[in-house]
Amino acid sequence: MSTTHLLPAVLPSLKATFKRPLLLRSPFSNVLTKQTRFNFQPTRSATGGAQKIVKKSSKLPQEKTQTQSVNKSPSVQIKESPNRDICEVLERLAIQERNNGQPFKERAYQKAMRSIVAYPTRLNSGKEAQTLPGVGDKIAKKIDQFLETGSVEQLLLSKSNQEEADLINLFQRISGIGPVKAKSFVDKGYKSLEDLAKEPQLTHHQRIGLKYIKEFEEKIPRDELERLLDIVKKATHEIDPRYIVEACGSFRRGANVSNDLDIILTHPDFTEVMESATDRKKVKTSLLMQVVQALENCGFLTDSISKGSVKYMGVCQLPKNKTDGLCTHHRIDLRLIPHQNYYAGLLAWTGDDEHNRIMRLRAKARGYTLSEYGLVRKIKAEIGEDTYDEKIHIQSEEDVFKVLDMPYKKPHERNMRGVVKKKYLMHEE
DNA sequence: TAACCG
DNA sequence: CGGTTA
Ligand SMILES: [Mn+2]
Ligand SMILES: [Mn+2]
Repeated sequence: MSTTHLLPAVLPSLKATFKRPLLLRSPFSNVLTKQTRFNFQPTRSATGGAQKIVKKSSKLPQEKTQTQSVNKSPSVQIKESPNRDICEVLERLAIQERNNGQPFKERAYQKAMRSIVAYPTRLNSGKEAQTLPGVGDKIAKKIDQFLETGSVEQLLLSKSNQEEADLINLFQRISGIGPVKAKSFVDKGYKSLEDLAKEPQLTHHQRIGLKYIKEFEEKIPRDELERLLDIVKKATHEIDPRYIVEACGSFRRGANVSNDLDIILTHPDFTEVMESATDRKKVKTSLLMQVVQALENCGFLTDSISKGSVKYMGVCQLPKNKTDGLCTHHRIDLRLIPHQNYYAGLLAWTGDDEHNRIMRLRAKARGYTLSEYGLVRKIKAEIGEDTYDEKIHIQSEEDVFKVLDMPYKKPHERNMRGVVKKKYLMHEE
């Protein structure tokens, strides 16, 4: 029967899923504003390809590979067999089990298939097939089901396995949804973004992520970042010119386009050695929040994802433009760093993440801990079991490289992601 | 804990 | 890797 459409290629099917939610008339037209309509670029693979799926694939090895792994089966002389259709069904079942990580079941189907291929006459039942080596109870049942209904339930379901994987990937493109929540939402039965928007348990972060799923995937040209940065700097210095405001992230690494805007702030009043803890807390809290408030008031910040005393995550937008109207919403992160840790903060927030990991691993191997709060040496006390923290004074980014005995790298040389090997750490003691 | 930041 | 936020 219709054993024909053996495994639709994975790529087109992904495309289809991503496109589907486009302009689906939903009861959400009031919730979903015009720019918010869920339509998608058909899964970009562009340079850096740093979108949700890819982005998080630093952990996951990326779900694909099903396309290639799928057809290495020992298709013998199926063509000649009077039971060709049955064999094809068994082959597909074998492939499905392999894709499910069930190598023993895969083998069982392959073995059964081989003996059926060798069988000279048409099989009329599963029972008849069971006389052959490698065909047991379970497989006989599948054959019966196929002969009676023209299909096997398990195979029909496997199609929806693929669709489930696509949905999980789609949901993971929403900021605030990771692998765990994506799976749980799919398990709950959500089938589209419009659907998911109804989930009452969505966090505020996830709602923002859903609202801007398309805009957040848009690359930001460097000159737009420059204008956004200018607004932040002006607003901040209007509050207090003693703020230091610097853009970090990929912008500081010289990228022509970025995914978001990362800014670190510091202020001479925010240091670790301040009179009272309560005083420090007050200053710490207000120093960042004052800036956030000003930027909210002028309409620059349109949504907030999280507001802490030292880290703000939100959404920003250039003011309405005469020529092309409303501008795209972008993610923005503000980070307040204690004044004396400014260079460690700059280093950490310039990244990239891989470069940070490398430096931190190196620091650790040499008995230090490196973070945005500085370089700290763990020293064991000569007598007890105690350890002291010796804070290394850092006057520049270069100081950190020096202490760790690494060659200095300018920001634009710190792009380690996607670099194949890099003999940087090489061997460690 | 999950997700996020570099 | 080492950190913040909810
Ligand atoms: Mn960034
Ligand atoms: Mn960021």
